Amino acid sequence: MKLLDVELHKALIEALDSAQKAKDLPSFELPKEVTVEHPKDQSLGDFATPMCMKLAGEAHMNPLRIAEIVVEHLPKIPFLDSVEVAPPGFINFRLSESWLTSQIEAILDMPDDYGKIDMEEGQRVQVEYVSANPTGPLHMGSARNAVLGDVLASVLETAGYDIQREYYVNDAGSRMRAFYETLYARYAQALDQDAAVPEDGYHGPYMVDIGEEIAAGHGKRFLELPREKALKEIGALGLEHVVKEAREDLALLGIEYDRWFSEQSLYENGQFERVMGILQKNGYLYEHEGATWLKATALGGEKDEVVIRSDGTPGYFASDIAYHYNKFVERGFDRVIDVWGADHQGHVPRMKAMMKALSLDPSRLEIIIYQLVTLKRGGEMVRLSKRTGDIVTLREVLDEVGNDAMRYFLLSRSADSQMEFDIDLAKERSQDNPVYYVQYAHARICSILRRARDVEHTDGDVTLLTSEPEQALIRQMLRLPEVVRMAADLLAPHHLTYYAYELAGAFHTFYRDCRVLSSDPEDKEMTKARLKLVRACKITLARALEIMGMNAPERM
RNA sequence: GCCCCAGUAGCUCAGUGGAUAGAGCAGAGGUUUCCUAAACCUUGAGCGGGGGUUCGAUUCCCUCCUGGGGUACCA
Repeated sequence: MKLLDVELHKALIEALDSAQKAKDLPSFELPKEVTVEHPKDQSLGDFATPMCMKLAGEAHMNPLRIAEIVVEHLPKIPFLDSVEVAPPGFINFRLSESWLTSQIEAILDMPDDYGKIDMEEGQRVQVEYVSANPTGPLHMGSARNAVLGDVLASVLETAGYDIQREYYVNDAGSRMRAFYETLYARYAQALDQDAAVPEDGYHGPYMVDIGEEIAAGHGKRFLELPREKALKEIGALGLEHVVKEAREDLALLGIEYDRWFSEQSLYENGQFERVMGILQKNGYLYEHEGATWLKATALGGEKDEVVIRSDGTPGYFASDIAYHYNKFVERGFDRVIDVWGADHQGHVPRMKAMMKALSLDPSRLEIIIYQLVTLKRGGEMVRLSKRTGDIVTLREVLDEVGNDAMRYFLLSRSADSQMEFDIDLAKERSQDNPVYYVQYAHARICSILRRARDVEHTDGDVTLLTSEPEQALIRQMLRLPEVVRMAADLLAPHHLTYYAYELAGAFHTFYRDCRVLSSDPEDKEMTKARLKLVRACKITLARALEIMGMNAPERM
């Protein structure tokens, strides 16, 4: 589907060019970007550009006069009804009623694809999200990451990118060692052995459960093995358990990944060494106090970074370097988007430095930092920590609040703003969630369509739909592709929630003012036309909900 | 100290340098012989403070204040 503002943009540039060639405007460099927006006050028109005010300085002319000249040179634009100049120099565009109503048919022709656009067709983009350490159940902190990443991936897919969804399993490194040791202790305790959970281990009760599960399944077998060997085997079981649970929790949230990527796998087949070799060759590694460092300061980083510790083990940054080399070079993604919590914000500069060290364009790696969710329970702040075991799991909240409400709530704020999640309030009030307002509109339409099952309306005449609520509804429906583009451009999927809400609002208003089904034979034509309208509206609502990963219920 | 994010209505939050800054919730009042009242309609109040850039600033820059996060050979 064509985006109207893009068409207008093109037409405006053409008009400027033509006016200059005709010497109606003095010569100055044509702007590359022209703002085309919806005026706040809809009575002014459907689109507007303040372009002429910007050009006034360069052209040494009154903006109003420039606007008049531009309008004279504007090519014929088929979907427009009028083009007006307004002080102090706006150009306002109004869509034609017949074009507007004709779009209903266009939407009806693409029930599964409405909203799709072709921003960068075929560009391969990876979205990596959640990637929580596999040392325990997913908690509410990861829920925001999950929803943000998942909807962002859908938005980009809808915008025409070739998307891969990935979960990075941090199954290597020192935190895993602490996890394994904790699990070993819990396993031994389950068999009445004396064992202590290490100080920096994981003290949550879920570790007791996994320990018991392993004891029940494998008996004393691991106690008889040498400690290192037992740790390795128990660790593998624990890891499998935790990853399986994460997979199940995310599936309940409606998230399916294309790939679960193991950190450990980076250390197989010489991959890691190859990447280190490149850094070495590029001259960005040096030894200091027994450790190997990356010269990040030479690449715009804030300070140099340890890659391999003085005990010879690679740090997590080392994995990240190898991992991103794998993404860009071995798997060939054009762009990679990582979704991280604000507690990782300090890593961004070193990641950019790493890209440069690998001779990769840093702009190909985009890192979305979302502000942390602060959890409250009964008005009290809850601090989350897997190490101390004080966690609110994603699962427990999801079970109470439900998928759609959870997604809507977590999605409806921009990533940059902190959000407060009062668990008790969310459970209590989940039926007040705006998502139900949107779904209710869909269910209402389904109800109308059920009753109208036998009404043949393929010949409905959409040009009859000229009343204010009808036109307003169509205008809202037509915004979906624009919203997809904006959300994709800004990597800001929260716009979808507001859009869906406004669309539902336009429907509810229409529903009050315009009766669809009527037994009066005189209203027959209007009924047929409105049935088309509500079917197209149903498609639009369902598509918006689908992109957000929410259900579009037939009944409520 | 330094770095990142935020400060918009009583509360939770939208707001791509443009025209009169918007929703929801909470408060007040109203709407159902008729397609789902999980709906609709009416109603008050606001851009943290101070500078600057601009024809125009909630939006960009500087500074101060407040809140959150970061600042490890943890991840």
